[in-house]
Amino acid sequence: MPDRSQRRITILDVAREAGVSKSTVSLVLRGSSLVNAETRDRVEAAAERIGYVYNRGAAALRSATSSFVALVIPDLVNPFFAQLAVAVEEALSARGFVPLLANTNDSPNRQRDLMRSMREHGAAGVMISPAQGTPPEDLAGLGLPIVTMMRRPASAPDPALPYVGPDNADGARRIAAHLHGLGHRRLAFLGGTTGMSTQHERLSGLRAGLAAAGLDPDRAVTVHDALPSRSGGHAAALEVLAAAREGDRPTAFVGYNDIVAFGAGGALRAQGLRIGRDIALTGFDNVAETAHHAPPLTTVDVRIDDLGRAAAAALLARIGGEAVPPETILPTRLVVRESCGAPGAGATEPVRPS
DNA sequence: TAGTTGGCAGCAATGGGGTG
DNA sequence: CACCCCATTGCTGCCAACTA
Repeated sequence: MPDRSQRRITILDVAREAGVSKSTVSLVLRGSSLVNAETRDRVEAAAERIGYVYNRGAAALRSATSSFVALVIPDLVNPFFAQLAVAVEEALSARGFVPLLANTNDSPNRQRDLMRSMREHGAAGVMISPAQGTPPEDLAGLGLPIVTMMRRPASAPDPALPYVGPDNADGARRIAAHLHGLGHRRLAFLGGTTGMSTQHERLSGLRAGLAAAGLDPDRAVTVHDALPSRSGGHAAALEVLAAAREGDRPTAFVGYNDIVAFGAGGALRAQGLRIGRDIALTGFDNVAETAHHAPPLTTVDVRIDDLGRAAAAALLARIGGEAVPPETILPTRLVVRESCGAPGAGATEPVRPS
């Protein structure tokens, strides 16, 4: 037996309260110009008085549309994706859409379950940064408008699978040029070769930048596997330090992203190295935390807000049936802070033994 | 003719009644 | 008893028709 006291207040209640038909209430709620101003005021006052809340579920049922957009993120603990989610949410809400946020923990299986759940909830479209190892058919066969962000789907550019991301290669080239300009000739790239497009593009850009500076990339940069996390960066940096021969240690550590650099920074400090003096450290993304790192981190600004806005705009265009370019690549810029000095800048001062 | 209204459609779950 | 079919429920949006 349903509890009548808990019954939802509907437009029929508003209509009764205002002394009009439910059709008129519906017109008022949707901002129709057909309604007399005095009637509109009466309906709005009645709705306010009895505590009416618009039922989007019923509206979606009637109109066969949805205002929910699935926002599927691989790692919400990474502040980059948290900032991206905020930017996307702002862009969506400005157009009357609400994100349904899902975290995949970088698992394609979990991602598959979440995508099914999003469809069950009637999402109008999907914005996704795919989990590592996502089979292309998981995205292509979804049957919903979709936009990929940051990580390319593992296929050639496809108008049905638009991609929005930063110019990773160009950003990494800027890092290479900056470090080379400071005198660094031995770099360690902490980001490995997991097959993620972002890592591949950033490493390629780094190598291209070193080559453009006249160095042999195969000698100037070593590549080390690192999970895209603080602990991944920490472990990778420790391994590099442990494996380096006397006098052979890289003078600059290049994090695949900012949180890898944060993790590496912790490892370097624990070994008694002074970041910015004994050793250089860079990140990528320019999350808010980089400015407050000790010392503040040199990184590449990927314009997270612009990425979120561009991705949201692309998806809403797709939902509206408009064509969008298969790729939207946003420019990056280098942000120089205190985490990089010339190699050996602090050599005259003793290094605390580890 | 501007403003308002009643009837019905839309989807999926649920429950009741009929059949083998 | 299992199964199937159909009516009902929930709430809003659309549209033709009505009224002043």
